[in-house]
Amino acid sequence: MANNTENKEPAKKSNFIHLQIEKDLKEGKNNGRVLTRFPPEPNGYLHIGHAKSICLNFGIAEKFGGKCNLRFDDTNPTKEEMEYVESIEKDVRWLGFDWEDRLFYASDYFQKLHDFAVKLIKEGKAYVDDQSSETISQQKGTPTRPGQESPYRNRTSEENLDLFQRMTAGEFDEGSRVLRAKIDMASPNMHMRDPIIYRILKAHHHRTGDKWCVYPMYDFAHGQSDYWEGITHSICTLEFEVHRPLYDWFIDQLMNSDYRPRQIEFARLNLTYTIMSKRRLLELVKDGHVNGWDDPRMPTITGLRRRGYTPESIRNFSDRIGVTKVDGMIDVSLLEYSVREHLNKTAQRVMGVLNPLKVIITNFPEDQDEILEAVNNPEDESMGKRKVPFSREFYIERDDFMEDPPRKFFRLAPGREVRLRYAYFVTCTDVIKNDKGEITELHCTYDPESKGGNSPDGRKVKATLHWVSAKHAVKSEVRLYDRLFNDEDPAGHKDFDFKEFMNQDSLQVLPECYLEPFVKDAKPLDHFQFERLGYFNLDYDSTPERPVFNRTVPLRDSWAKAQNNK
RNA sequence: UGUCCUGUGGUGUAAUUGGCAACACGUCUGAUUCUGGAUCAGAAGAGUCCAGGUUCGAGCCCUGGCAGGACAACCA
Repeated sequence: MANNTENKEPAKKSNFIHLQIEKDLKEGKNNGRVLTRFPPEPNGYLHIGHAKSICLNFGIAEKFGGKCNLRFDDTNPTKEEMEYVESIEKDVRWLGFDWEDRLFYASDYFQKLHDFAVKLIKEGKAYVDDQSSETISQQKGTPTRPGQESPYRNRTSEENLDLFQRMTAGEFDEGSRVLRAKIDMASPNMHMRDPIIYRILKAHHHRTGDKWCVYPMYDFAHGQSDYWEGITHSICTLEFEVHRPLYDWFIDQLMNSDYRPRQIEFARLNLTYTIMSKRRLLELVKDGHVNGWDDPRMPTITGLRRRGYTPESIRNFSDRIGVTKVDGMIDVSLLEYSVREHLNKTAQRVMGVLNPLKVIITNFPEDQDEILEAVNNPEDESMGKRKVPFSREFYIERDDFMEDPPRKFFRLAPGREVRLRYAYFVTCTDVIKNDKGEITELHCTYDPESKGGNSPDGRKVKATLHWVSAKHAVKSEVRLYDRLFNDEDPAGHKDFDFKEFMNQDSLQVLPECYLEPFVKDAKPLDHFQFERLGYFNLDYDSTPERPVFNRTVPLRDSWAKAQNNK
């Protein structure tokens, strides 16, 4: 019986943000409405850290009967591109979330933002500063020392208005002037020291084209976008915590009812042996250290998808790691556990030999083929069975044979009998070597009585080996991936560039692997378990003549672990 | 010598208005098995950063320390 409840996702774990929202709801805030948003900047591909945020924001909407918007934070045309917009939409959908008709862009609000800036100017709360960025930066002071006021701080609103209109009209060069909010140059919070809210950028914007010469800064665009969309809970990462007073300051200037969006910060995801900054990921892509954003070694959503991760496994992972304000580091093995868990229940089993060693059964009829029956997934009977061809010559894994086996090695060895999965018991009789003493072939005998994998006399064998009939084998390329970095925290070393910790052996290509014929019908991204080895999926690079498989993650292997611990 | 945030087993998270620190991953046993997988059963592992205080009772409250992180882009 198939157990349909097994694939159901467990109830979402609660977290401190849920608690705060419950409290807000109880207090009757925002008329009981809950609206969140996922606000990526389209300047790179989404990664597993974004997945955490996506699951959090859409998860909150789901839990509290609200909605979640997708909003592109596209206020910097020099870094943003349509390619990224498209990839982000695709990735969010693939993860299983739907923003319905609520797709927004900060650029939707450029006019309103500009109007708002004009309002601040008229109220004497914003001014045009003609100084260079260096000067402004110097006047800003340091975290421990207050800043100084700009000489342009007290211009009349008429003059400010005129200057800002001319900035908008493109009269001035980039960098020559900015619009600043007039708050407090002595504030202990750096972000309140007259933050820049508009800068001149004569760049082509992916949506508004050449319409604008001035663009709002993040702080000036984000909260206001939240406000205009009616966002109730604006969830962002810890580094924006110090921005919150500024977020609130702008909202204060805007508010005209009881409604107010609230910013709540949580700790971004850090994974061991992984980098999670778009800047660094871009560097890996641009400098060719990986083969693009969707390289299966990348922690990007597109990379994980290509690697063979499933949306369910990523969602489960997100739920398992929880949400807090503690800046921690999650072990990648937890991510791997999550895919294994899902794929174990869902992946089609198949046999494949990665490092082939030929075996000939000397007492098996020369031209005889047999068709054996194999279970598609022992965890899910409803997936049925399949036929697997068997013949006199086949391949086994080189690792499954040892000429001089140590005590705890259960697999094939001279004179030893093992089971070929779903096939026969075989006993190794001869080891054939070449001039160099390398093993090239094994001779075995088989017990015809053990067809299917069990001997009528009830005798036991200690190992079951996977195999692929030589004449029926589908020759494939298999790509094995290892972690991209050797260091737990590659970006955490002040004196070393993260690239110095790159694992030179993170990609291993095996050009000659043999798989059972069943895989011939596979489509890109189809998941398989190669029995006893791991989970694999078909790569986009496959051709009908030459399938290419990626190893998503190996199976847990207590034998290999015992060897490593020696 | 500022502001803000954080500090619970190896890792990540829990702990109703204070009530003998729970769960997951990992680790280690054992059972079972035609995947050395999966599954099942069990064990070890923290006394909650430190020091005081309030209380019958504190991981939760108070005081003072200590440690770590964020903030000085015309990035987000």
